Amino acid sequence: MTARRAGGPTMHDVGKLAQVSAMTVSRVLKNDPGVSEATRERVFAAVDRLGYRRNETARSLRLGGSGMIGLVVTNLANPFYSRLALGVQEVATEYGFRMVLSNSAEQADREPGLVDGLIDHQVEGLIVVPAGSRQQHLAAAMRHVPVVLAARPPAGLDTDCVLVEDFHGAREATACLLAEGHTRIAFLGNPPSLYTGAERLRGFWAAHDEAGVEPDNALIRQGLVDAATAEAATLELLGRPDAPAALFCTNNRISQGAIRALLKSDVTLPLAGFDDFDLSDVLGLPLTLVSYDADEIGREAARLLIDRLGHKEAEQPPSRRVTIPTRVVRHGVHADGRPLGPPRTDT
Amino acid sequence: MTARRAGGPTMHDVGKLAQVSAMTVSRVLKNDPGVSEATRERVFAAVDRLGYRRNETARSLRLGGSGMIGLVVTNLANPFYSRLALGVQEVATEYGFRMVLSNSAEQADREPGLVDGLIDHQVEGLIVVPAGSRQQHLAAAMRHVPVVLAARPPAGLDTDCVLVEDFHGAREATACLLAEGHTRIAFLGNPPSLYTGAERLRGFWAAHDEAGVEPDNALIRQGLVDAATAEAATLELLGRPDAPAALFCTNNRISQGAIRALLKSDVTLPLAGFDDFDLSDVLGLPLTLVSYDADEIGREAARLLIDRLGHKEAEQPPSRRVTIPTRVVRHGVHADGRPLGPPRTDT
DNA sequence: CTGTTAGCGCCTTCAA
DNA sequence: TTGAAGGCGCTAACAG
Repeated sequence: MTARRAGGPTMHDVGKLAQVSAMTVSRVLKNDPGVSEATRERVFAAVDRLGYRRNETARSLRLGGSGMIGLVVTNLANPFYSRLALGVQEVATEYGFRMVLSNSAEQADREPGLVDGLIDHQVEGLIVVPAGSRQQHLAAAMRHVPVVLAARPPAGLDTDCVLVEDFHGAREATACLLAEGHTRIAFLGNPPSLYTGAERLRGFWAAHDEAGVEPDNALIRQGLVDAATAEAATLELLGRPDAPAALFCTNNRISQGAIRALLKSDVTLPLAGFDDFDLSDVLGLPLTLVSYDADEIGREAARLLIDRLGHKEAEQPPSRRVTIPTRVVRHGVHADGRPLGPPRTDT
Repeated sequence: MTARRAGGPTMHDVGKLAQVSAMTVSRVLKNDPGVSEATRERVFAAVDRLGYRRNETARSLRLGGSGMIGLVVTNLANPFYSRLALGVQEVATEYGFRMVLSNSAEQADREPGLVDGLIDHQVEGLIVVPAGSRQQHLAAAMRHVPVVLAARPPAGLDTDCVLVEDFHGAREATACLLAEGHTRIAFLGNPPSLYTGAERLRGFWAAHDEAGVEPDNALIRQGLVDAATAEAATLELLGRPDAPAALFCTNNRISQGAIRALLKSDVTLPLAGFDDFDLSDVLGLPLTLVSYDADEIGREAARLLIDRLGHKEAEQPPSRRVTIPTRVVRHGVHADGRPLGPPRTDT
């Protein structure tokens, strides 16, 4: 149709068709009041006819702000992170930002590259769920843009973060099991190098302390990374002569692995765990789950970041830490069909 | 530290520090062979010292290619779409592209705006899971960049798409139920305006035809949009005097709603459905699920798109249609504990 | 109300 | 082996 270079029509092309300068086209598209109605209409007509779209890349080069914020998560396939991403996007959109997402696929060593890539693409800020325990690359990133951490706290970094009540939630759920008289509780956890793993173990331990019960170290398994390793660990525990009477799992994937082991073994043990998941309420197992709003982690992180973007370099607020509350949800019945004690909270 | 404008140091700043021109910095960063080793080292040192990062926005303005492809999905919280997104990202990364993700949050009327926004940000191509049945905005988008559809076919558009075997999968799963002697099968489906809904109903119907069984229209429910509506529809069906003896569900959320209804009602019916989901194998229900690789849909879509990006305008291949195979997975046992017949496929 | 000039950060082309 | 000029598409700042 129209003679155009590889990139489609430009303002210049539109202007030529509407018989005005590119500058006037720019004004019209920006809703600048100082343009006559007649001109405005001609410009819009030309835009329509050419299918013209303003080049945001050139625009942001000129204006010095890309309107994009970056999000780095470890595993988008985990509903936890996809909810978090949706929360970020919700708030980002609300404030006129676009979210660019990167997934490190559980490989901590890929994270620095992803972060750099986002910075190269001129994101104005970053929200990161740190994959590993090293965070130097984030310190480097902070030289360029503000960084907000989600789900894990900064380590040697001075920046905002959004956490869940890892310690409190784990303690409360464990206390439920203890209150029912279960004293031999196995702990199935992710690597203790992860903040969440360590905190949740701490909560598990604190509940025991408060109940005056000594946890059996022989029933503690850490370093589980997915449902499969959790299933294997559970099967091994169930086969022991001193098998546990209840289970505590530190996240949704570990709970699911443990549940698979229980159901395959046809054993019904009370299970407590972090993260609620689909169909947990109808499994017919006595479950005590620490539930929280993953979307809200994303929303809060985005709010913190965007707030920071609104302040000049000089008047940045001190780093903040926001905590998302957890609540305990109880499902299912005991093996003998007797309902569990009165739920503390329910859906 | 260094005097810098809002956007951080530029090649010019690096050059000044390394006592070369910006042009030479550009050459070094591009691995251009025509630079002396001494200069190269001075430049790298300056880059390090300033924490310099090349501005990809300016670069792509000059080079005329952003290196980004856009993906539009309807609901990232559905594992189906998050897997699809991971598949897209995997292939995109492999070919040096970056994926920019937009989520329409189930609101079809937001899709055009998202598509336009991605085009404004200079994505070089788009992969779209169309939210509604109208696709004119995609025709407009195709004036700018290639568009590949995922999970739903083009309607009045000439472009590539990646589909699953909706018809075949539904027919096969339904045939399993019929082969076991269930003739009163309820159909719980999403709106028939969606391609997948219509195709899966067609497969359901075809299996009945082939088995010489007449489906009961009174047991067909369409227009279900989520687990809650599916649960309600299932409860209603179970309460009828002529209640069904088996259920067919057209997607994971509908299956989950139906399962919740069954388990709450303490009724065990054989259930067939599209999409596998977490823990389906340990629910203890007789399930016949149509499983497929959602990642692969994303990977194929990305391959088709990137292939097209590699061809000049003149030599574009004709539009292609790729189909992702399905397989039937059977789980669980009959209500009386008797195992189901020999599985046709298994995990 | 509208146009001209200049430059955002980078890279292609040409010259030294 | 290196640098200078010019321009990708857009828009502030200043004319007119």
